[in-house]
Amino acid sequence: MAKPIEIPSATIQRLSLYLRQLLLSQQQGLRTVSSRHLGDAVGISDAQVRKDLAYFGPFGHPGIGYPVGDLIERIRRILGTDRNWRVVIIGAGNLGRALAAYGGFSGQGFDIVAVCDIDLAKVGTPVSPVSKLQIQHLDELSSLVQTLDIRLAILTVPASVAQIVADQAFQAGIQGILNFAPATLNYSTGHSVCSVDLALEMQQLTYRVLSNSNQPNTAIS
Amino acid sequence: MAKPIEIPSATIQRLSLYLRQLLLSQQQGLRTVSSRHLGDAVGISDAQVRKDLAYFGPFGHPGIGYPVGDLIERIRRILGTDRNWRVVIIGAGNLGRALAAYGGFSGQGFDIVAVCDIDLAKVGTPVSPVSKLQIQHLDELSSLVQTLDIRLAILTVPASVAQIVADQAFQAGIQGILNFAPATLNYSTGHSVCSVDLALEMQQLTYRVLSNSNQPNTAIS
DNA sequence: TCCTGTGAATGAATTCACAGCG
DNA sequence: CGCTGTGAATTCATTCACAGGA
Repeated sequence: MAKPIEIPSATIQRLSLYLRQLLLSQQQGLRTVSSRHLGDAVGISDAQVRKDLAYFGPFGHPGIGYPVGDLIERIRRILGTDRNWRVVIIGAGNLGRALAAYGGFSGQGFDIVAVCDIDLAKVGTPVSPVSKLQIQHLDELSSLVQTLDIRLAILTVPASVAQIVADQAFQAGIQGILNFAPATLNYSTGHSVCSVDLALEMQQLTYRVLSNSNQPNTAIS
Repeated sequence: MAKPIEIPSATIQRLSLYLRQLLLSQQQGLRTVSSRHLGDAVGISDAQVRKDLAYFGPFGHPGIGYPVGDLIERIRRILGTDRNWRVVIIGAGNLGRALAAYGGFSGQGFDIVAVCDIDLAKVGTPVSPVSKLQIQHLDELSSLVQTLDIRLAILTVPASVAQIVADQAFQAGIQGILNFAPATLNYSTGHSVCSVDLALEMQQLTYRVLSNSNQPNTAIS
């Protein structure tokens, strides 16, 4: 067995940022980048970049920097996007259908292979004019997961039913959920959840805007 | 001047979670909640909840808990959502139009009052069947911001033009941007940016799924 | 007893500073 | 000289543990 080195979760978050920037650098024809260059591009100190990348073992060359291609490959392997993941979108509302049509997923290792909803009026209709997918009923989730070998779900259902549907999804064999419902999901170990709450992000934004303006929103007088 | 107590940024992020849960508790008719109750509901330790809320000054009552209504009001004031914010969506693609129709913003203090795009073929068409808004040209952003008193923008444009459009937006008087483009934005002090990168969230999810499975993606052998 | 508020202790993450290699 | 890798120092965040009020 290998050494039980744990990569800090904060590092993992930044790896995605590095990857995004590295792909850009690669596209520009760069074969090597320095920690300073990479850090500046994503708004992180050079020391931090070096610490993060050092978890991979000695990868960089003093005086030269890090090899772009190798680094991309290595980060992808860590994050798990060196392989392809099939994804089902659960909830065919505006957001769900928009995400189904979103181009940013394919090419990043994610294939949206199904969209389902509980609304019978939607079942059988095309997800979007451009998409080849048809909306399927939630009852078929289990068989979809099996036959299409789906491991991830994107949850875009109302908050009031998010927990129930998440339970169903895990029951059907889904291993990880990206949750857009504004609700805290409970789940057992062995399953994973990441959440994105749009209203919550907006609140963080207004806080920062206020902090920036002359009247900071202080805590206590 | 008041004491220069700084609320930690980690606490600010959790305030939004607390707020979401408190609104739920209020809806259930609860007039008071304990730190334990609140913490369990959002997956955070009770000690953490107390530390966070203590920044507001002594708010809770020993033996009883925290008053739900007062706490909601107080958190809203801190986050800045005790008032209403007018928002423009820039980029009328699938995601932009979906967010324009998303119901989760109104009622949380955010009013989407305009949508614009650079594509002339879209200008003048309705944002969505249900929406009363029409897509307007990006050139009108400046006057829109002025006449409608808009302070926030949601950016849903391709990554390749995100920086340019963000600069334009700030130039037009926007104070904060919620950025959905997969790009790191540069901006001057006095402006604010929050970013949501969907592919990045999916990568975090796959990492966790792999960590949960039997073959953890270790760093170094 | 149930619960808050908070110093003290612990743990995690970031920055510093520099040795050493190409 | 430019740049990496890394211990040491520092800052930040979380948890512990308990005094004291209702």
